[in-house]
Amino acid sequence: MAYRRSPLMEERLANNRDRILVATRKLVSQGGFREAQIAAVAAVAGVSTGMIYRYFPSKAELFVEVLGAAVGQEIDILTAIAMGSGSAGERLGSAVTCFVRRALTGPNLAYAFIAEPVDPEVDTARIRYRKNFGDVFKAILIDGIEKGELPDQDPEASAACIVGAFTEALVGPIGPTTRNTRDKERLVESIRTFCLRAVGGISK
Amino acid sequence: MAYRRSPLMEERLANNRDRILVATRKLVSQGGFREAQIAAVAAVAGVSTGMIYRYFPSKAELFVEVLGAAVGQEIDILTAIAMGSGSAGERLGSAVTCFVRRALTGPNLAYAFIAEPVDPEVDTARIRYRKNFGDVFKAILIDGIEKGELPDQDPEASAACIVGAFTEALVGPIGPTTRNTRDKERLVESIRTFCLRAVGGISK
DNA sequence: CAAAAAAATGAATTCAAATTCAAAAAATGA
DNA sequence: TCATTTTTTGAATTTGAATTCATTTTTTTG
Repeated sequence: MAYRRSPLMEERLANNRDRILVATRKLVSQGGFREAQIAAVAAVAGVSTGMIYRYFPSKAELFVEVLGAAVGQEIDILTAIAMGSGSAGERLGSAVTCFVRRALTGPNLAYAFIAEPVDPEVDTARIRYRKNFGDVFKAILIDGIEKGELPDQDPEASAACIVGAFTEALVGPIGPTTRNTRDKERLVESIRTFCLRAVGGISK
Repeated sequence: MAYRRSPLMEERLANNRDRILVATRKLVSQGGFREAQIAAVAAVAGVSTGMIYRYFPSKAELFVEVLGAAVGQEIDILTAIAMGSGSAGERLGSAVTCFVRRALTGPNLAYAFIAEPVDPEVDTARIRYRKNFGDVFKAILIDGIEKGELPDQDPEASAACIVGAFTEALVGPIGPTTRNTRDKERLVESIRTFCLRAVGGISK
């Protein structure tokens, strides 16, 4: 018996894993998945390329985990809004507004999530994560329909439509262009109104 | 002076080009861009791989042309509806319905257009084509707003939202799953209602 | 028909980035 | 300290499909 992982080592391992994740996220948010090549990730994380394969079975899985963490954070925020107080319409409006604003703030990460070409394995995960977003909206819709605040509709389809709507409306704007605050807020408001009306949350 | 293209040769060349395009389209509609590898396209078209490079500078440009042709056809159909008679709401509803129905009929081509991972060059074209779709809807919206049939709104943003909405609502359904007609029509109706309400084209 | 030009072929090459793995370095416990 | 095991390294390998190009075939015209 000549070797047993010490707590110190244990910590270092966890640290390495984390450094790799952080480095990947940083690169993705700067230049998309495109720029987050294994060699680049290794360089930023300060480890060798081989190291990365000690912690992640493949680049795709690394990406999926990074995407998942980023998405998880957003979902948490949206879920808090969804379960908060206010009418279904109000909560829906807040959730959309919140997501769109955040996406416009960190454009590249949003682009990576929404539109960047990726290999099929990552793409499959992306579709799943989009579905997760949809579920948050679906919950609000079901609640609103039950309480009679919203007209009857297929909450599944409407939720998908909402996710698609703000997503697409963001694709152009989240390119490398820098937009001023006024334009951004106008866009946010346009998308919010669109989604609210769409589900019958605005009378007019 | 020892060679001049005869009309017959001219025709054969055009024919080859066309065969390649048709073969590509066929493969894409069967198994997406993924399956439309140069070797496969050549085999289906009954030519050598080298031939393809005589007619198209690269695989990406071949794909862009195929995508463009497919999109062009859809755009023509939608444009006809957009310029037809009826209120803005009616035309919008018809256009959405028409597109969604067609996408559900030729699922793989729709998937390739909407969601399949592709290389950046093709993706750039895809975004441009989506914008073209948006323009059709934008025209209807502007018309409706001018005539007072629709409430004031940013037609650019709303058009993007519409394209995104039906697109996303289709991503799940256009997978390899076979759906029955009733489900399909229900989905079509859900999306139509969503989009119509969204732009204020339905009072309730 | 023969020479010249173009078109077509498909095996060989290319390419770029992911992945591997033999060797080196570091950590552990006796 | 030393033998053993784990961790780390990064240059070399792999991969798999796109692309090329020397060769062959076909077409054209005198």
